[in-house]
Amino acid sequence: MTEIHPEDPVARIRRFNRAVTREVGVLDASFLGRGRPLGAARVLNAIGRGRGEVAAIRDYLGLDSGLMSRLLRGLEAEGLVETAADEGDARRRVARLTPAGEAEFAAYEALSDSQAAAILAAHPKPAALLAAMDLVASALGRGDVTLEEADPRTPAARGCLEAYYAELARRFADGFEVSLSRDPEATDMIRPRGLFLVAISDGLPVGCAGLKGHDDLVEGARWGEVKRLWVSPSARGLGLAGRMMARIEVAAQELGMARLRLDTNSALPEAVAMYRNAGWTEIDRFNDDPYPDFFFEKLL
Amino acid sequence: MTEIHPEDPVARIRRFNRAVTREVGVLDASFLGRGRPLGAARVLNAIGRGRGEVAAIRDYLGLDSGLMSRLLRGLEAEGLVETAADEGDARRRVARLTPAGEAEFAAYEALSDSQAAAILAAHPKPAALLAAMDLVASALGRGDVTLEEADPRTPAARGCLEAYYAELARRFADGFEVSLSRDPEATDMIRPRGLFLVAISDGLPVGCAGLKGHDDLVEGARWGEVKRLWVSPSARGLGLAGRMMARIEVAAQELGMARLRLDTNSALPEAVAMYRNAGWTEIDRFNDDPYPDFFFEKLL
DNA sequence: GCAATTGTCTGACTAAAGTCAGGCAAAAAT
DNA sequence: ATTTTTGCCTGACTTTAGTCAGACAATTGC
Repeated sequence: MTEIHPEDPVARIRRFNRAVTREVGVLDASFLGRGRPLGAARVLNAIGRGRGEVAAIRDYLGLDSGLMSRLLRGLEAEGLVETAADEGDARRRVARLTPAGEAEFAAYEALSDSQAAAILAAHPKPAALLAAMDLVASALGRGDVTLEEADPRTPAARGCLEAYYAELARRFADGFEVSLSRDPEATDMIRPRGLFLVAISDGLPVGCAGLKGHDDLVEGARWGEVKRLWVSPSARGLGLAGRMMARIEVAAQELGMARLRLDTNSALPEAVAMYRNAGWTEIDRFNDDPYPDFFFEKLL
Repeated sequence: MTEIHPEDPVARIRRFNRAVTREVGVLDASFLGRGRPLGAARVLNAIGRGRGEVAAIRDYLGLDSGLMSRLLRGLEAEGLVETAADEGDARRRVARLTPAGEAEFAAYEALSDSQAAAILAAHPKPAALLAAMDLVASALGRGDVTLEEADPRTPAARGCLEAYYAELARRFADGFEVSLSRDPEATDMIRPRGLFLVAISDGLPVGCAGLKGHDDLVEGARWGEVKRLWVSPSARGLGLAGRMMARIEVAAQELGMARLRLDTNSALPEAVAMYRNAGWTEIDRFNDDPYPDFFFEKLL
């Protein structure tokens, strides 16, 4: 067996790849063990996971249209799937699970869950394992983070906000308590008044940013405030903050805002540096929130 | 797309699996792109990686003996591999790469290396990524850690020892300097005087332990000292320390020792706790090393 | 209204992977 | 010395995955 010197990072990655390659067979053994070939199982799972349009499945799984058609036919013959023409465009077909298909999908899900739970239960430090998996997954799936508008009261948004508050509490010398801060009303961060973005990487929320609309005018024009900009540690360095800010700037213009402002704190030096680099100028305090000590503005 | 609540660890693992499943195809694309089917490429790589016996390859890759035979024959026809009967048991066959096979194997290795390097280069925090990959790989490949006897001067052993010294320097309030400590002679930790173990997980050294033989007798019998017991952070909690200690105890008996001793430090509470739980009893100081403040003994 | 395009399906392939039943020689057991 | 077992090989399969050319209907562009 070749030996890997600890100082050789390339070799370490390759070791990781080998471990994962071998293990993924086991991890995805849920796809096997139910007497169905991998291809059919993958299609069944894609449908169960909410992908209905045949074209979307084909694209997601990277299948040829002929093969796709045949796999679908096989699942139909088994009575697990029904297809119907898309209303609106009868060339497209939409697949749906039958009750038997739902049951089969649930069986795959249960298998997969129990395997994941077994790995977790066997590990002495599940939290560290999860954090490491998140980081690796984010690094591997780097391009796949999507930004979605969401109500800040949805679970995904709340999860991000709570992680954000927890991080502030950790990093501010005197802690952080939301109720003492100027916490924006959710409705101020929903169109048409504002906006709330959640960054999603393969289903997991990994960041958020809010745009709060204000009613008063500054120099005769509407303005907005950037709030709750946060990126999960597992997804830092991928340029997510920049992407979210860009989306917010575009949206702010759509909403008729001429000016953006934000406040932040010197205990978050990477944030301060980012604002400076992104064309924000430091201004005087514009609110009475007790926590911030840096104030920025950007004209659109 | 299903949303994953951050508090649901099972869902997070499954997300990781998906990310990895999809990516592993890419990671192992080195196996493709050279005009050879996956099966043949895997066999070629297994041989290049030092697995010679046909049975061992078959076992490692999980192949049927008929299929294995055919793949081997294909590689022979390409002039990449030669097989010969095992000396000693002419039923077994041993495969070896020809020079052309070596070149082909090297090409796979280079492809794989450059892909790994590209991932690394694209990541903002390579060290964190590597640590996370190590941890995940150790968790997934948990059963696969092998203990090997090694000369403490080999690179794998030196890597572990340096990591061990660095950790002591970090954890002792006043640092740690090997030259001030009672550093055993390498020959005292080699049979027949002693023993040095390195724990290897898929090629990466993840732990070590030494048994130093002493010449003086205690109560009329030979004794040994356990030194340099260390487990990499990425592999902690897998019970490796216990496995290494068990191996050392067996070896100590083989070497005619009736008693084991060791010293440690209260700055390493998990080590102290482990010794207590493993049947060691605290004794008085038995050496003049400046660093330890706890001394243990175990009768065999 | 007609041609071009799009989305799916079918038939006719190929390549790869895997299974199974023996065959044969070497080694081990009796 | 014989039987049995072991390790590998071969031939004759099957299944899965994947490709390609064309058929066909619905839709879009002009």
